[in-house]
Amino acid sequence: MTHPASQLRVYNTLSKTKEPFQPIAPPAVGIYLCGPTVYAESHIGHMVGPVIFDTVKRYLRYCGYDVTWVVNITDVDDKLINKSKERGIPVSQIATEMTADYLANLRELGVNQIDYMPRATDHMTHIIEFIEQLIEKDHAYEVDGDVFFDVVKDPNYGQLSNRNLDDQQGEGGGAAAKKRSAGDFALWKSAKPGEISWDSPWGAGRPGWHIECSAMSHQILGDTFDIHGGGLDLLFPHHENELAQSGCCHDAPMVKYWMHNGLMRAPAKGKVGGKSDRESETADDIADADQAAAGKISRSKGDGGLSSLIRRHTGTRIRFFLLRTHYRSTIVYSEEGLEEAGTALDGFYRLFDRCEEISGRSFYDDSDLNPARTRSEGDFDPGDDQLLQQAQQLREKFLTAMDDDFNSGLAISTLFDWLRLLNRFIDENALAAGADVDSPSVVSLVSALRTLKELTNVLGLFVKPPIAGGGDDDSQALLDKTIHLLIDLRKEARERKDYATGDAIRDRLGELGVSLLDKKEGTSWELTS
RNA sequence: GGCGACUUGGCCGAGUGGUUAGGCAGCGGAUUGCAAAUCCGUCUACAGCAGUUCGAAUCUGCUAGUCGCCUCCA
Repeated sequence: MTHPASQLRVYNTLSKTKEPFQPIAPPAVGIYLCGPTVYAESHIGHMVGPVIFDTVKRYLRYCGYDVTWVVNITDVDDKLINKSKERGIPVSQIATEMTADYLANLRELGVNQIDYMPRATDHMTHIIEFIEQLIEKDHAYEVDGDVFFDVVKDPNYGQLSNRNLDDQQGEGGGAAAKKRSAGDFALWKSAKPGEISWDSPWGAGRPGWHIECSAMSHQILGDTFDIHGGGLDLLFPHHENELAQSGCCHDAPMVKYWMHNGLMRAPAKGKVGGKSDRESETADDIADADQAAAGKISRSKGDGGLSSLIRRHTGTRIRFFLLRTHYRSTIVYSEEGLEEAGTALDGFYRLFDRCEEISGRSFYDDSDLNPARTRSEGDFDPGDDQLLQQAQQLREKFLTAMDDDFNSGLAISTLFDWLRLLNRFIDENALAAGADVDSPSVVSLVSALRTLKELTNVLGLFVKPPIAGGGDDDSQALLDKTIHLLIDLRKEARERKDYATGDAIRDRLGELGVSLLDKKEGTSWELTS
């Protein structure tokens, strides 16, 4: 049997091509993703990378790899220090608050595959050692308590972002006067009076931006690891500098595959949450409203951005919205896009409800369906069962899509084929609530669902049931019983051919945002989104 | 100035040489007491120009437009 994972191809920013994925030491795979600087609440743009790499890890695990995924938390830097002065509270307190916000958002979006979340302030010893080694190897130099990386000493500098230092416009930043050349960047920054600092061989100070990622990824994942991810905006200077530091320090390539995700942008303006807040003549109210919803403007207005977005749209919807676009593409944020994602998801939720009524098994409960956890485990012989033959074909389509550089958008399009296939199967076989669960058609249906569940688990979708409309479990149950009472009354009215009363019940529920779905297996209800 | 990405139908969005992407919206039909849901069918495309080729949305060149990075933004 061929090793299925060998078909996976990954676009490597370093080579600018899709390469066959061959880990350094299979089955182990190490992934490092640049995480947030926790100085403010997250916006939706911060979730793009985590959702993508959560899916990447899920797929690699599914392909049989033993994946370690690291996402760092930058809890000390200039922005945090400025924020601390502004608010008059310690850096550590801001970091703690904003880390909690970040983690809560990740949870809502189903990002739960992270193995390590190292914080820069917990790794000062390793960071300082790293810098010392670079100085010893003559790749770095100290000036008045600051330490800089000497880019000229690294002939490969610029290889990742394809840059020639001579062509750059930058002035070298605030410490330009101390640097040997403008492209040199800080490894260690001396502390100004009153600033948070750590002792070092060069005096009190704090790490530069890039060094923590090099130090922490090295500590957890080693000299060379498999995948380093991040947004395209980090390609230069951040990743270029990490690559240079680590490579020079360990005399080995830092990373085998560099993966960069596209950025999210607001309509008619720059990227969501970006620093370049240039004005656009065409900027209209809609774009402003969208940006507010995306978290950019709301941040300055003090109105919770991402968490209110999640409350409005649910985490699943946002995750689905993000995964429908290829990870290397720009995603244009829009309310309509999110709404549409919700409409699309509703179709799946209805299907899963139908299936549960027929089979008695919940699609959201892994133990009910017991889907395969790995790719090879999921291979099956459909025999002459037509439904399962089609299921197998759809599974192949899905895997082929994911094998091609994690084409989650194409993979999701096959989910709609499942939607149609299973609805049609239920219609054609007239399956209804209370069906004989041992009958051949129900057995086939459950088998097919098991495979579908296996695939949706890879995407991290439909892990939890949809939220019907706030409230705790008790009030949910009461609501459901109350509406079913009305459904029963309507049913009695319709049986007497009193359609006026029946329709009145339906219409008035509709006004409240509750729509009734009459199906062969009975009437159910849902909230109109 | 340097480096890079992008431009697909009303909207979103796959697709690197020939075969239906898909979704949302629309339209027609089946079903329904009427609806909703579901199923079946269906219309709007590849920024422009030139070239390569038997054949290009897909390769090449030019033009136009959009966007990102160029020292600390995921």
